[in-house]
Amino acid sequence: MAAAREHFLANGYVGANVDEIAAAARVSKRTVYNIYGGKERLFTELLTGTVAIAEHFSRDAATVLTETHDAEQELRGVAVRLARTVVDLRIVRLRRLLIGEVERFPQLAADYYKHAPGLVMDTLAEAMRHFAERGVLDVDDPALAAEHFAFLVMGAPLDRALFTENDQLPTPDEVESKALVGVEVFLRAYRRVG
Amino acid sequence: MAAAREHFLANGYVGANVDEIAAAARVSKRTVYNIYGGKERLFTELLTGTVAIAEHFSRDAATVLTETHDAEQELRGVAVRLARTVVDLRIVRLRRLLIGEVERFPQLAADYYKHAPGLVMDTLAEAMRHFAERGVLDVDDPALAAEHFAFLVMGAPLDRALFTENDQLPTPDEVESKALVGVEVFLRAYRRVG
DNA sequence: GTACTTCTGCACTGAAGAGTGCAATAACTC
DNA sequence: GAGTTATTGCACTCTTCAGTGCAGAAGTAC
Repeated sequence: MAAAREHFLANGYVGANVDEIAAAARVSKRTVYNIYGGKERLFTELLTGTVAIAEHFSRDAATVLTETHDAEQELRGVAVRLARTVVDLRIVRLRRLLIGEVERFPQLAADYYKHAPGLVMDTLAEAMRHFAERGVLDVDDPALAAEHFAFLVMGAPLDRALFTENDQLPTPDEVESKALVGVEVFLRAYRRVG
Repeated sequence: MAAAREHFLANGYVGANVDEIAAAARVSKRTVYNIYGGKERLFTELLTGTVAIAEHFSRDAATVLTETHDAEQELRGVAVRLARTVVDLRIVRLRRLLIGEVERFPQLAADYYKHAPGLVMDTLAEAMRHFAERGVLDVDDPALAAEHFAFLVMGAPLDRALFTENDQLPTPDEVESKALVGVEVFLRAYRRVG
């Protein structure tokens, strides 16, 4: 239910109001209860579904073509996609909601973390391993290199966006250009020399 | 009021309950209203004070002795202090609360971000500038180098901690050792060569 | 059409919880 | 002690809100 998403994202679990959600969905409150059984079930089912969407999003963003001829250019491409993802308002608000409800719904936050950022990290780690094998990068620990790549590229805006009002988020362009600088720093540290 | 802090941190603004806060503080609810005037004022005054504490915390964590003989060792020291800060439960919970309430209290989140992480970044940027002047590091943009340092050192645990149940946070030791690896990566990218 | 299921409107309950009024009490000041 | 101020207990109002019951309307199947 898209109406529920908006209300939960805006007001949190306790602050959201089932009457308003039903009204926004132009459905009777009774129907909401017939279908979902209660506020908590509505919340968890909604979030589970939304996490699945975020998972697809992450899969797209983190895809790395490891067989490309120009690994460095490929990394720049991933960086740009990650940069755009990280200031996507839908993602930012989902993250805020899950973080705010960690103590009430720890399982939801854990699922999200495993399936969305976790997927990005796994994909990147796999790419790091490939590039190391091909002699492009000098990587000991692919998982750690993936973290370094990801946080050089999007760490600062990722963190900042969580604390920033929706209408003052950085623009994708700003984040992209910082992300590309991040890639260069990553390559300075990890490029195979000699 | 320490009792209010615990309740707001655990339940969020809407979820916290003034009767319970008063009871926990062993004070009558009437006194709470006499002193603070209302739930919202209690919340904002509490958070403002807590942000000030976080600011001191950040100041300590990010202090860099720029005149030391061994800049690299100094950076490792800062990294360890930042690593400890980032998984400090008080800080993590404060961040979660502010993030969860961004849409309701954007000003509080903005103040926190400016005074705590912002202070860390400013301090680090200043240090980067010094080390660049002394020819230790090769830094174009001190602020950006500071971001890269900070997120290489603590980016991953900073993000992860937000989504992790309180009793499953990474231990300071784990974070410290990752932080030290992060410093080495930073130095590989930024160390002045030749 | 008829039978069956689903949805709706709406009134309702019950509980939680913010905030108030006030008289009694305690604590502090001198 | 007298006077002043802060604190308390408690009953109370008012609002919000999750969740229910039910009878009727609307849709679906055949």
